[in-house]
Amino acid sequence: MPELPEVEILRRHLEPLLKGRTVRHVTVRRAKVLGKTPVRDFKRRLQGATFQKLERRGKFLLFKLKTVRAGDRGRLVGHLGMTGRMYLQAAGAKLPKHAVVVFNLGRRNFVFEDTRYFGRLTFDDRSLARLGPEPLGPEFTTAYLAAALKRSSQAIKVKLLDQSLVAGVGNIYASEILFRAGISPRVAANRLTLAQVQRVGAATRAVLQDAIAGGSTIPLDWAGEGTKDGWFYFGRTAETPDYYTERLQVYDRQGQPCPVCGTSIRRLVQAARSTFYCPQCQK
DNA sequence: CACCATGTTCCTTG
DNA sequence: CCAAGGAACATGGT
Repeated sequence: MPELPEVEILRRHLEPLLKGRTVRHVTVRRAKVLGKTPVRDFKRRLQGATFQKLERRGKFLLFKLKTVRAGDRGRLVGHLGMTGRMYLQAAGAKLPKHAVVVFNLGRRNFVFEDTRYFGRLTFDDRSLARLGPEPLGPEFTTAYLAAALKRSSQAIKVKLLDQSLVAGVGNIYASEILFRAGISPRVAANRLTLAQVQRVGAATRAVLQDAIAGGSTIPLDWAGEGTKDGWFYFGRTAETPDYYTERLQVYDRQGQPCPVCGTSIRRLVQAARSTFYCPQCQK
């Protein structure tokens, strides 16, 4: 599921559902996702805690909790990894095969499901310290980006995936951003002109903002049957309008015509990840 | 069986 | 110390 737009959409969806709800009981089915937090500590801090705000930093969700013990400022950090999902379902409903952590909130359960177990739900917040600026925040300026890119000879596509450069861009939107900017994914970061850096910054904001706007129109109900992991990016269901499936211009469209010039979209591998681009539009 | 997949962290090499 | 590249993590789809 998850790059910045998907996490932001999930945050907006979950916050009103969780706010004011108190955790009655915690079930941990895969201790791995707690990271360094021991299961016993995790449960002790969460039992009786009440959800307050839900924030986002890059691809991380930050659950602000009012905990039972005074002075224990609860900040639970969530990350969806590659296949994580979070949703509420009736307390009596059957849990999915890969339910990893379940919070009972009374009549409903808040479920963290993660097929590949790459996700995290933990009180260990050290990952956050390594993040660069929010791409939709005031610190993500052309001046910042130019200075940061100057220090790297890595290909710009690979650099966009570096969470310490900018927090929240993943493999799908990195290709989309460079297509929008009209820049080849192979160009070394430190060889971009200032005008190109400016375009990368503007395209980053535009692509992410558009994705959030598009996804926010869709009702989320992952507890229901018939929804798939690819829902956000590619999915077509009875409820999703056609335009939504057209949102991605180049990702996973190898061999298809470029939506701008008709040239065949190409795939290449960089840092062991697929990149998609139009060889005509992106020089 | 082979290859691919929305992510992060750790280890090695230079 | 840093940058860069690759493997590991784990499961499922095609």
